[in-house]
Amino acid sequence: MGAGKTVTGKTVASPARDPDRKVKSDVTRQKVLTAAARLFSERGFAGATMRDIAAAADMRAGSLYYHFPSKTDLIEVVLDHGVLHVSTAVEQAMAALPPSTSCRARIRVAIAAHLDSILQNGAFASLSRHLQAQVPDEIRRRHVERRDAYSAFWLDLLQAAVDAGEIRADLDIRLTRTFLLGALNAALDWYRPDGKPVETLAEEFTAILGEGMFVPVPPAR
Amino acid sequence: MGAGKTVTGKTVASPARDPDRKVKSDVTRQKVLTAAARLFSERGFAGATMRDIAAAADMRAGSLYYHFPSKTDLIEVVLDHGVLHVSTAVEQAMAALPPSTSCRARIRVAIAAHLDSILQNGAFASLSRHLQAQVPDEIRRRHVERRDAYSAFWLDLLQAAVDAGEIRADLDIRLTRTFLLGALNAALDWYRPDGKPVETLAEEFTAILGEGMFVPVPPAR
DNA sequence: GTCTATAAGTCGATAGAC
DNA sequence: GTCTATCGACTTATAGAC
Repeated sequence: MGAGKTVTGKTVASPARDPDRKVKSDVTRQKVLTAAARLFSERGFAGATMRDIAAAADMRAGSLYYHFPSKTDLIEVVLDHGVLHVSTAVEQAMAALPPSTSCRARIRVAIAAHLDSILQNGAFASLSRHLQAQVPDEIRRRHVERRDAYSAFWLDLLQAAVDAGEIRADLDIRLTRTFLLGALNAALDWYRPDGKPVETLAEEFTAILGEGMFVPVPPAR
Repeated sequence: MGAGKTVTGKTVASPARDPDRKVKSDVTRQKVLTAAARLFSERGFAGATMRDIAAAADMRAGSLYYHFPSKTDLIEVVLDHGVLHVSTAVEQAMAALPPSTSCRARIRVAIAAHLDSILQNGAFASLSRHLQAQVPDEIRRRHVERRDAYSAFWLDLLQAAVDAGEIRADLDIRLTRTFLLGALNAALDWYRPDGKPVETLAEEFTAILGEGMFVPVPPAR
């Protein structure tokens, strides 16, 4: 697993020989990223200091600059790590489905995968929501591009369902997509691990979104 | 209008005499609050400096301390101003409905009022979502209490609909409430004034949430 | 790779003139 | 009520020892 994985930021040439080379550096790097994700999401971009982040990763502030050239570069990597994790998880869940799977079922699976991924990786995922606006302009611009790519996947998924006649054709699917993702991501703000398991949550979300909360009234005939 | 309105924070005794007294101070105070809301939501709590906020209100940093004892006090007022505005707007919209109004219609109206209020007051409203986590512990604790009070209104509204048989009884209404508010508040992240008018948005949101996005399948009979 | 020490700048907040 | 001037603490980032 992950033997030749490309970590955002540094471009690693090839993992060909020496299976254990430069692993030590990557372990530290990952520890810094995890600490940074937590502190950025708790205190904001300006509020989380390099000293805080270093301390949370058992280091001193100066040492961070061996791994990341600046605070700005650090948060860009953390930010992208978040969307990358979610989109990868959802893509894999979709790829595992048999080709004959209905659009309804695909949407159910995508909701569950998205929810599972963001809740399991809370700090990284919530960054994009909570302090996307706080980072320098260029960082934000690039991040939004990467986010939009994932968002496009959902639009395709919903459009396919409309074409298959499984979603009501009178809906604005762009709006539906935004509404759906907004509702799912909001779970980051309130979900606590001691509550319902994520699978249950995904089922109930799909039920509300799919069938609606009102009791159906038969079209007066 | 608003002659005797109670501004959060300072307790104003009575507006009895002198209709123009101490109005000058309140105008400045309001200008500071508006500037602070915008900058806090753009840059976070730590990222928006007192110098920035003062400049946006055409003042110098030192002058802010005549109106607010500290940066912490300032953001608490801004934060509360946000939820107060929304809950007031929704309460008024509900109060204007005839007593015979169905639960469905009440929910529709509440959604429209909530959406209208947060979108018209974006900077104030988004604070609670985006940097609630960045403020000192005690400020956050107090703010969450005020937020919960508004949230309780929605639970009552949904519960009444269940009792009236207008919402499917198999739903977890606490979860439904959270889901609904999450989806509505997410509009703060993407809504642009040049898009659909808020009324249209509210109708489509209610349609998705109320009737669901899937085309109904008749229960195989 | 990580440390210490420090440069150069900014922060919140206060004091006192006007 | 708003200003200027300033204090002390804290910030990102760098330099060089180990």
